[in-house]
Amino acid sequence: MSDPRHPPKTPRYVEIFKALRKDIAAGEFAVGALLPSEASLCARFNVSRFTVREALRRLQTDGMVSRVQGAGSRVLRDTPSGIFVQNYRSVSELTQYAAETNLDLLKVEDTILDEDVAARIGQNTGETWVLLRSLRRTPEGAPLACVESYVPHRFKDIAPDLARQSGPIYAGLAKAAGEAIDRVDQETQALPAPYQIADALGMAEGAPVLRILRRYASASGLLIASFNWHHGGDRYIHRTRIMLERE
Amino acid sequence: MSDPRHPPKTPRYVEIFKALRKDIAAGEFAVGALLPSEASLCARFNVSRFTVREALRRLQTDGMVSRVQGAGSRVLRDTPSGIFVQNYRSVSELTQYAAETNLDLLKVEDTILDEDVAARIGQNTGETWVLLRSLRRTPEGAPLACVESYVPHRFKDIAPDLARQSGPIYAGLAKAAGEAIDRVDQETQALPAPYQIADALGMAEGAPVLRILRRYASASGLLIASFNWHHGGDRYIHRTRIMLERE
DNA sequence: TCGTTCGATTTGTCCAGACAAATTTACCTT
DNA sequence: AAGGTAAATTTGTCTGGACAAATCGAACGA
Repeated sequence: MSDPRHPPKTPRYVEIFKALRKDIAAGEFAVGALLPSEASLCARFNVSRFTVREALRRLQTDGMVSRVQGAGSRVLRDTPSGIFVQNYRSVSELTQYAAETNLDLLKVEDTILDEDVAARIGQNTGETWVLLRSLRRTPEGAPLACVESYVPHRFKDIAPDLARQSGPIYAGLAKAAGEAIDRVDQETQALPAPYQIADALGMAEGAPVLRILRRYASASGLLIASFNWHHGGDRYIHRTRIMLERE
Repeated sequence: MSDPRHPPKTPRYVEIFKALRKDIAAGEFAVGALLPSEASLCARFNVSRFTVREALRRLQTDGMVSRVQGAGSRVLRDTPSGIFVQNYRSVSELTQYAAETNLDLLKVEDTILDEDVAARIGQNTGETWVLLRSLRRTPEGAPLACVESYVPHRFKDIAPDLARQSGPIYAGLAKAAGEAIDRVDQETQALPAPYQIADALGMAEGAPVLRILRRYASASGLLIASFNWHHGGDRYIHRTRIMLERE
């Protein structure tokens, strides 16, 4: 998207945010200790208070710093806090989420729909689809979720775009649905974790997980079905199977 | 905590945030439409751009508005977006969370520890504790979680304070632990939902849920054990059983 | 010893302005 | 009609300043 010869300039407050995060991780500012005051950080980085506060706000959002009026900013953790698990209730939400995060492509491969999945989402068993496995990150690089997307094989040539951008296909979907799509039903099952899921979540194979199937529909029929696998811990898998109706 | 004769002044940007949210909910600004530009909002509310941007930032955080440089602010939803589910990995995090949210007391009653719970958290079966059921909300009023806290009976007289403030007891705990506490272990079980949980979550009794037990310990021994019940949907129950070591 | 008062420190709120960067619109050219 | 360019619009980044509100600690007094 952005011209590699003119890499996007990172804002000053992001640099400061990263510098402070690095200092915290390195033990420069210990957990439980106070950070330097905003004023002294202004002096150290030679920026205005606005810029420092914007950086501190990010540390706070990541759960690494607590800020109390009159008392200062205290280091809570030396790594970003637990992963947020959010449920998306409309394509708009999913689009927004995609627009605000990054996606690193881990794997692209052909796959054959198994019986269970095909039956649940109304496709034919044995169809060849494309599997994209990627890692979704915040703009700051913190891992958010492992995403496995199934795309009809005819869209295979746009896979690299999907990997780099990920926004367009959701945006296209949203536009195709005229934003008039919403969840119609949801189904939860408690299952022992399949080995792929267990591996991605870093848990023992067969440990209990929940699998939630959601079907989103528009006036013209089924548009998206997504599987979310998760346990109660810190990590989370969001498996999205994307289906496009013929236009 | 705050003198009722001098109610805490709400910041201007919160008022503007609420006003805009109300307008959106009322259909004044339709989903999919553009909001007025920051400049015109400044004129309408007679405030600086900083204040308007702070209000818009909140709308964005709630998932109601998308903001794109050069293109304007667009309404994504007319209600706040899905509930966040976050896992707390230290008392500090829980304290931070408690400090940033409000708690409405729904119920206070004596209760007797059942065998299962008592065994897991290392207390005696049959002990009488106090059960507080409350609803945790964001500062803006959006429901976050249903919380059931078990408190030793000798703390019953501070229950009203717990209900209104909720911060102090967590803060006290954190201070007692010298901030040097962290999670030591976690255990997940898949269970059919007990009727109280099913009722609170609005699901069928016996539907699959996960129950996660976390034990937090300090150098001086067990301090907190918490049960989190949840399914994969939008709602979430955080049951915290609080135990205080003799000081 | 305990509680109070007061001042210093620190973050929260808010203003007015400036320029950058991205998008949209209008217009012009072909 | 199509495409490309420039201007207008809109949000992003950032400065410098001001005062308010909350906290903390030291000095003080009962």
